[in-house]
Amino acid sequence: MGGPIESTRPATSDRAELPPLPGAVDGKVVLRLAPFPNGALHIGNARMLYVNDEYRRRYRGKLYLVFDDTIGSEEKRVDPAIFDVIQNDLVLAGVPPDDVFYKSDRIPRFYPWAVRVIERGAAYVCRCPAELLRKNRESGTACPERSQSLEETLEGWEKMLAGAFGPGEAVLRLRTDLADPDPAFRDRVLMRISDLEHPRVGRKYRVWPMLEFSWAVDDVELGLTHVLRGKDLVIEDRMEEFIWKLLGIQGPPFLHWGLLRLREAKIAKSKSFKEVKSGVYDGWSDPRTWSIDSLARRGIRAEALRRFTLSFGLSLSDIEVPAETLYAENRQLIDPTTARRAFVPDPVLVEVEGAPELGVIELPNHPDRPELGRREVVAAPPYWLPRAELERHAGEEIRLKDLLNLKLPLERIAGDATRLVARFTGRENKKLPRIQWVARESSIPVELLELDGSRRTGQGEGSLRSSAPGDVLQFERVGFVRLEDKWKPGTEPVLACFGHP
RNA sequence: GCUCCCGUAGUCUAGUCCGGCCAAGGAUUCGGCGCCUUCGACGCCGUAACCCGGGUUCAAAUCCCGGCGGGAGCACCA
Repeated sequence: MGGPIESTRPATSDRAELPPLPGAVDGKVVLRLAPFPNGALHIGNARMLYVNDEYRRRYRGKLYLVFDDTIGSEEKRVDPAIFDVIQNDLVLAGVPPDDVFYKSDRIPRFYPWAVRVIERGAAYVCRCPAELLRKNRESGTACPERSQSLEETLEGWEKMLAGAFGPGEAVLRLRTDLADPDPAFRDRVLMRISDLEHPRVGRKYRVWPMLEFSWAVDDVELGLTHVLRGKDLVIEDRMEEFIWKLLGIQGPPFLHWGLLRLREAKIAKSKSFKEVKSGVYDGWSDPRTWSIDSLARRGIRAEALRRFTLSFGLSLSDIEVPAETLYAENRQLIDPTTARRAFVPDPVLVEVEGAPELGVIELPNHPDRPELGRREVVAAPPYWLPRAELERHAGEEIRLKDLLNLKLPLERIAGDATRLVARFTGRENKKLPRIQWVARESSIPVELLELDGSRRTGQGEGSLRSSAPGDVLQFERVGFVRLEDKWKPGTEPVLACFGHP
């Protein structure tokens, strides 16, 4: 007896597991999400969300949302409306944070740290124009300020805080090594001066930390045990570690993953931002943004996004995945419980000569799941049929799915034709092209929002009248759709958003 | 140009740290068949990969060297 020894190979039929977190202690893990608040979360942020959340679950730890809302730049401004949008996105994504922090609330905390770094003799106040600073960095040239004494630096720092310098006139720089092989790492800026108005704290502060420095501080102050982030931020690791070493601090370890892009969604957040603001897009939930919100609108479940994202593990390769992979994940989740309905896009009215009276028939809600029940459908000509199919099968015999066969006239359908007469050929279930149909008698207009933002109009079966906003359905031979939240039952047309094939 | 990272089938991934059970597993896609009523699901079958060249070794996807290819960073942005 006993099971055969199949193979010692790891059972990879199950979903790939993320590797264990180094040094993680159950119940003690503290992680963070740090999106820049300039746009809704989108598919590119999903990896950050679910990898962090997965570890939080596994180790029963904490996950903080930390808004990286330092002052930014002219080009990269914080959008105050986005704070709520992001929090809402996290709820939609099924990744609620345990606590929320704003960097802009923490600015004074960075000042003493700056002093600590200065007192180690590892920083100086540089008054070079940005241009020159960059040039010197590239060539590895030291500017005169680099050799200033500790006292001079402290004095300069105090002057920065006191407002003696205008924006761009002075920065606090870390003294790394001008000969560092990585030019990007030479004497990076820690703190700078900005007069821009911050949406949350206004002009309360003039001296702002750079991202890396703020994290060197907050990853310690917030008690993070592990920092998980995209590998585009690896230089931040070095910076943080450099500062910790300088101050004799043991900081959390870093883990990374590569860039994840959806082939269909190469859009930049900034572009979406523009289109959302200008009203070209229908808000952040416009399918063209590929935001988390827009995916929810399309009936793509958070669980599908989670599985999709985690399937890539912590791989460091930069990848580009077709959306079809995400759709497959979602289909697996929703197909077994999703009711089928008829929807005829770009419909043409077709009379059927010699058709028997059928009245009202019953059809199953799902072809393989009788437990999902049945619905009543009126089966009486004339029928709405999809124009594209009528054109493709002109002169041929076709079958109205689940109903009857008919022969289409040979004539070509004029572009604006609205009526056609076909001939009944029988009810026998023959192997014929099958198309969806809706009897005019009980049809209801439907407007389907497509992924490119366009709207397709058509006729849906009468049973849609008893559907509710938020329902996910399959329009047979069209795809999975979700009825729009803004649709009010009892009104026409029914509003639906296309999900995926 | 400099720095770092990556390179397994069409796509993604497991395996690479600790060489042999990997003539390479899974998912998805694609093709065929079935389920006689979907361009969906399900079932079966099939196609298909270790970037290249050297080296070490009885043995290399796995270790070493050298190429090539791809990505990211080189902001007083995040």
